[in-house]
Amino acid sequence: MKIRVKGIENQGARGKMDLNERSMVVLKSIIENYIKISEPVGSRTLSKAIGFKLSPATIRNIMSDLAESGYLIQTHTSAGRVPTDKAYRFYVDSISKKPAVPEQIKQKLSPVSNVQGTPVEHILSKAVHLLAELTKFACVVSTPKQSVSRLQRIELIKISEDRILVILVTKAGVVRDKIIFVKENHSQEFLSSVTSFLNEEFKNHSMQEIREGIHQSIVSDRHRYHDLLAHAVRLGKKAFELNQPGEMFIEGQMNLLLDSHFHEQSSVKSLIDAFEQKTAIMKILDESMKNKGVHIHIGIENDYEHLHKCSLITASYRNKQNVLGSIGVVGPTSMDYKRIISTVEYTAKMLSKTISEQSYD
Amino acid sequence: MKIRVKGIENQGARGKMDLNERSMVVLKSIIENYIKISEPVGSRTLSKAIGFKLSPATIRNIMSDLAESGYLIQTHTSAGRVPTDKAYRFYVDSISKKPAVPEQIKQKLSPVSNVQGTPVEHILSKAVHLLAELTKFACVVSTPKQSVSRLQRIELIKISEDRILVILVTKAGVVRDKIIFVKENHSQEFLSSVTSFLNEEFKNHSMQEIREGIHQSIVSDRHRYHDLLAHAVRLGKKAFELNQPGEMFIEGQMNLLLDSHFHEQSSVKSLIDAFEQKTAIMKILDESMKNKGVHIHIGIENDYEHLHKCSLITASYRNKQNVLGSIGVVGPTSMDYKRIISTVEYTAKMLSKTISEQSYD
DNA sequence: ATTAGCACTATTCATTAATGAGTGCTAATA
DNA sequence: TATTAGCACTCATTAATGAATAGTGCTAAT
Repeated sequence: MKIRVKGIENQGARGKMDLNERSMVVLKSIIENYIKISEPVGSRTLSKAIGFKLSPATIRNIMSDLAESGYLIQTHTSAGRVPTDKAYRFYVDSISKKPAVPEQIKQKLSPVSNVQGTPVEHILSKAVHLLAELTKFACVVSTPKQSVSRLQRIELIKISEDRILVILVTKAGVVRDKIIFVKENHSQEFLSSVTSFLNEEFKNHSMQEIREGIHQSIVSDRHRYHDLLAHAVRLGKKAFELNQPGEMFIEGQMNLLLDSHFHEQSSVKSLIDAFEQKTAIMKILDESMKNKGVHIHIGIENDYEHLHKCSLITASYRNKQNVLGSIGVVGPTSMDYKRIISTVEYTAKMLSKTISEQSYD
Repeated sequence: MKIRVKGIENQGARGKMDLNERSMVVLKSIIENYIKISEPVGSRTLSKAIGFKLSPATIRNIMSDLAESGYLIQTHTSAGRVPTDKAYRFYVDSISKKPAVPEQIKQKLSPVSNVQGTPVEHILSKAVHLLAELTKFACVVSTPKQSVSRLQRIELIKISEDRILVILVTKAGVVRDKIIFVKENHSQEFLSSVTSFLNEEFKNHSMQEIREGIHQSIVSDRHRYHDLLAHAVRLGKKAFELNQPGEMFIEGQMNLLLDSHFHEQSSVKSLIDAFEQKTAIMKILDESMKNKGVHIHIGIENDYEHLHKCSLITASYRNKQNVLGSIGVVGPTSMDYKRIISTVEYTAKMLSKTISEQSYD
């Protein structure tokens, strides 16, 4: 064992875990280099990168320490060092000021706000498409959660003798349609009364509330709507039943193949699986709705094993009232975090803005 | 030049172009072998495959002829032979009786009919997902063309002072929504009159007809609806404006990566492009709506260069009244045509059945 | 504390040789 | 006359070898 500054001393209040100032500089430099070049970085290269302020030999010592603390690994004895997930976590946490979003990116994302008046799904798919184009990774976006959004309007339209078209418009501007089958042949007039009753009763309530409270609410009003009662309960229940398990749009999966990291490793298959059964990614998106800001999941931090070689950057989008869903990027752990983070954040912001403008709050 | 049966003689009425009976058997066998094994097939292998009825030497002669006629190629001098696109075309054309769809496949596709009552888009996405799972290739489906489908019902719903939600329900059971912005603050009552006017006037007309004829039709009726006229024209025009450029769902792109053919070649990049700018595939799907039955595009037959290494198998789906869209498989030229063709055909049939049942004709 | 120098290690790349699958041609055969 | 056996030849694939290279770790000098 050598006697060497292990970084545990001399770090002060600002210190990052067990790293001293100099180690941190070196580590960041390694990470940035690796992100750019995608190849193990050696002491000589690094010495050059930081302007020869430290000799390769010194850097080797530091690197050795960093490797010992789990920030770097070597693929083999005589190879340069590669950052670990722990290193990326450190790096991401150490980003204090996010870089401004380049004008170029802003411009490329501007079409998102040009699709107003179209269904929310279109806006989402436009956004996720552009995000994939910009980041060159796979991107995902979850459609607005039905349960949290509040009712703006419901319509019941008679389609045929035994079918009624239910249209739910939420405050978020999302329109959901659904056909329900009924045994009785209701007249359109009757449906209209049920419609206006349901609207009066439930406007501004969240879908969840409505589903939970529909029976009580109607029953308590029984004196006013006695003839409607039985049917309204029945229709209402059916109409508000959750039928959408929560969808997700994916774009740019293929981009990942061009990325050298996935190409060489056999992790391609893992990714295929991950996208195949979307549940894992969906879960991460859902999770991301719980807190504000950008969320970052680096490699092994992901619960789902197939995502261990990936990082996910997600951010939620919302209207004025509610968080609706989230949008994110799935890429290699060695992605350019600064750029991706700010791009995702900006995209989410644009999305929120556009959707808010056509919300009804 | 050898004096050898070139197959031009001795073929009779049933003959396939310049091939005699025996060459055809050999060719088919080569193709089927290659489809299964994905490796150049040599004379020895083939002799075995057809039960040693012909010696390797004889087969070599035949193969040589087939190569000369453009049905086979060699990747290099001492390699086995590989079928060309011309060979696949011959093979496909020579399939007389399609194999029955295996029970197993029928069963796996049965969920398609279990999603009745959900929006058509859900049915489509379910179908394309299952098809991808079954075929292990990339699958696509186009959403129903708006223009050909006929109006079942239109609803105008006042959402806010300057916004009206337009809902179009087509006979096919497709629901489209769209928000239009207006300057005047119309009352809901007024909208209701416009609504019932538009419904009366245009029910059962195709969207195309409506868009083309909306002005004339209303003008000719001016005496009855003079007060509605100006606004109805305005609203109607906006409402029926085509806003959907025709969408397409894609599933299982990743499957193609696992296929040995795409893995080895650098054609991956081509495919990425093909799926990126979906227009080419969309065009093929559109084309496929014009005629009944299964359509097959083999490799170089595709106009779009990026698809030269692929074959597409497509079939249209419909309701009782109209052809609505098509569904298809994108795979390597060496796919198992018999299986894929019958699977696509069956899927399209299921789709048609399910959608017809919730159409309003 | 830093660095220069050197021995050491592992990858990568090009070269070579051995192997094997498959063909084409020719001569023998049924 | 059509088929087949036999053989020389070609080319891809594989493994083995060695040179070049990039990088480390350690030690001794600064």
